[in-house]
Amino acid sequence: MKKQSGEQPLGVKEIARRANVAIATVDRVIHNRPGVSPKTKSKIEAIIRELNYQPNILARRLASRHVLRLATLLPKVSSEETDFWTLPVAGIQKAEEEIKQFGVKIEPYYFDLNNRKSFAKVAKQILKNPADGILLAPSFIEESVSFIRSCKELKIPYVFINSDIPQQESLCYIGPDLFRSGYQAGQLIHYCTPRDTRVLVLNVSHEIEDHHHLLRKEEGLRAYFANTARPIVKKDIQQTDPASIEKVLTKALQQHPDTRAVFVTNSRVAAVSRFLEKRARKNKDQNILLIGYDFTKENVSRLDQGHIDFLICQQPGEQGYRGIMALYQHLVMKVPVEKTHFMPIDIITKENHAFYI
Amino acid sequence: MKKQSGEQPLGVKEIARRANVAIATVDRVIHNRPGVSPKTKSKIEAIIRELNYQPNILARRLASRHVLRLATLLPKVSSEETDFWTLPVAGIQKAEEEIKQFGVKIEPYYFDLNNRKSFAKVAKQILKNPADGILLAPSFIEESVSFIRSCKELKIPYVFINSDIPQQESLCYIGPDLFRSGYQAGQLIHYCTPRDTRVLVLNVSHEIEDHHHLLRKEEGLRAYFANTARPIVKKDIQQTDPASIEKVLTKALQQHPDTRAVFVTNSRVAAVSRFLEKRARKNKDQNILLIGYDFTKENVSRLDQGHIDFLICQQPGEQGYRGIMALYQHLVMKVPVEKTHFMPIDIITKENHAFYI
DNA sequence: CTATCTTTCGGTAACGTACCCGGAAAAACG
DNA sequence: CGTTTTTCCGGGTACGTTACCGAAAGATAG
Repeated sequence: MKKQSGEQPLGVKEIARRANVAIATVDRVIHNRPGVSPKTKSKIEAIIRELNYQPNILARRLASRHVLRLATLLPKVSSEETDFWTLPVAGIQKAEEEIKQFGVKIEPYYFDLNNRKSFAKVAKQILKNPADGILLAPSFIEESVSFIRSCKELKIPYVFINSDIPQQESLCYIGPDLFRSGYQAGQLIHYCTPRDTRVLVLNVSHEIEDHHHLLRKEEGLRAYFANTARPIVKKDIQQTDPASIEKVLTKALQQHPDTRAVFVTNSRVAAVSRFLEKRARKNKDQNILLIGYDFTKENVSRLDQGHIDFLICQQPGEQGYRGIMALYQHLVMKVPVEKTHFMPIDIITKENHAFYI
Repeated sequence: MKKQSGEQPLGVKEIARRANVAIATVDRVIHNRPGVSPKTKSKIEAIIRELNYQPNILARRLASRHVLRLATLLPKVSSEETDFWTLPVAGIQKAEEEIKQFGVKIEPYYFDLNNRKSFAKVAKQILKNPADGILLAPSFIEESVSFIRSCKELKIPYVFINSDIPQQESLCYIGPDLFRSGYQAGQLIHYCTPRDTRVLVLNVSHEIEDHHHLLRKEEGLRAYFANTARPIVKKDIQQTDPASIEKVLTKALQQHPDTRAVFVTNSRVAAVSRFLEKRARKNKDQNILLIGYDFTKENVSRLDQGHIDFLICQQPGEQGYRGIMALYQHLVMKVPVEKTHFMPIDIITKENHAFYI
């Protein structure tokens, strides 16, 4: 079908005609470039507003000699620790695939989650040849704040992914609402275990990582049970090896034999499930509900085998995808983007994980 | 940053140069238009393959004088019955928003879910001025098959959304795996109610609608409990008014006082929740788990008030979005699309519904 | 008043593709 | 062999924007 001439996407040409100037002049005011007298500038601006001019993105990208560079600053995917970040990276690649035709290029940078310094080092590297936009996981708060200060000076927009640092004028935040996800865990425990049994909260993580995030989840869980008499106990496990987990857990369960639910506040739930499986073999009567976080390969495998009951996930792939798209929307399409994208709190079970991403 | 000359997106110009022909000739080959001798045609085709030529979509759409028309054939959103289809429609609009700059236009058609004939009528209307692609919900199997027969003759690609008719050479199917969603409901019931209590399956629907779909969900539920001794009973309610529901349910619960879970196989769960709420007020001891389908406004409201325990949802908005995008990918980008897009089986609760969609 | 610099603007060649138009060569016809 | 038809192909313009180059007008200095 031929293009309807009924509707009229008026372009620069029409603006130029109406303003009695050349196309080049219209272009100058559109891009806020110098070389236009205030008089003609305001005249052209008026006409642009009047026509509600929408630039043709296709023609713009086609004619533009620039390619937009977006940098990503994320944790390295370490197979031995957790492969959580593979999915966001995949989402980012999907986004790149979609928009690379429009002159967008992504430059990935990775830091080591076990090494604060590596973050600062890689961040400095990015600033050496600054990109037009940045997507970062602000795992280390102090270092991140220092980095984005530089970004602000250079007027480079940045978006936070997976964890937020509020009040930092980021373009937007894309990730979970940690508190509410803990609250959701509370509901599952409430539905699946007897009212008077104990809940064990487990923080399995090195000191270096953000305890703050884990605490928010715990707070959410406790909030759910705030008006009940449910006994809750919390244990920290600083070493992530099986032996340390076994030691702490054995003691905790001995101390609190009424425990019927374990809530692991991060993706290390697979390791916990190994211990509980072993214990259940010896100790047939006990059936403990196990809930944890994140759609890692190992967790899903343990879920599938029935050793984890629920995983709470927050669409990690989508987070990466949306992060890039938010920068794209802002830089290319120049449309305002929502400040906060809370991801859905997905409940993953043995029965539905096959359909998840 | 300037465009790198390092990488080379070779275009028609380069192909023409290498083949020693004019650009127009290359264009003819690319679009399989007549007027090229077999010799030169194969020569050009060889070069295209060799260079792995990827046309520049931007330039293509910019130069093209055609606008792609996509028709959607969906149930009318009826506020009094169920507003399920508002979300897919919203997803379709979002997709249109994204790709309308690329010369894609969507023409929506709606039929009445309570009237088979209206489907056929609207379908005929579409065929009067056929679009380039069609997205349809094949709610009435016979009528749909007849419609897509015409589409096949006209070589118009079509995609099914929300429910499938297998073996019909559709471009793809986008929607739920009904069986597995019922299976998932089984798991929730298993976790949340005592082992030996009864499960009541409820089909609340007019005769005219697809009972087949509801049956698949029931099969899934029964499959979950296949190797257990769990008592399951099924009731059909043909009239959707509160009185009919009350009548059937009162009788069923009297007959089976051991019922502790009710599984409603579609979005009419809100109506069921009203009855159960009333009953619980009189009859304080009984606490019955209620699980149903779909993220309708009413269901969410009942969920939020605590009268529904779980809703199983399948990202209705995403379904519409993906359906349009699949047609776009196929018609504009000419890339192959996956035959089956099973949507995730999302478990929605009072605690997480606020983050959904 | 002329020379030089600055500000302001217009003309126009790209970007990669689609497609119209007209012309040359080849084939068919008489 | 001349004429018509068909087949095959190249030239060139258009799509809406970007951005370079240089011209005209105005400002400043000598």
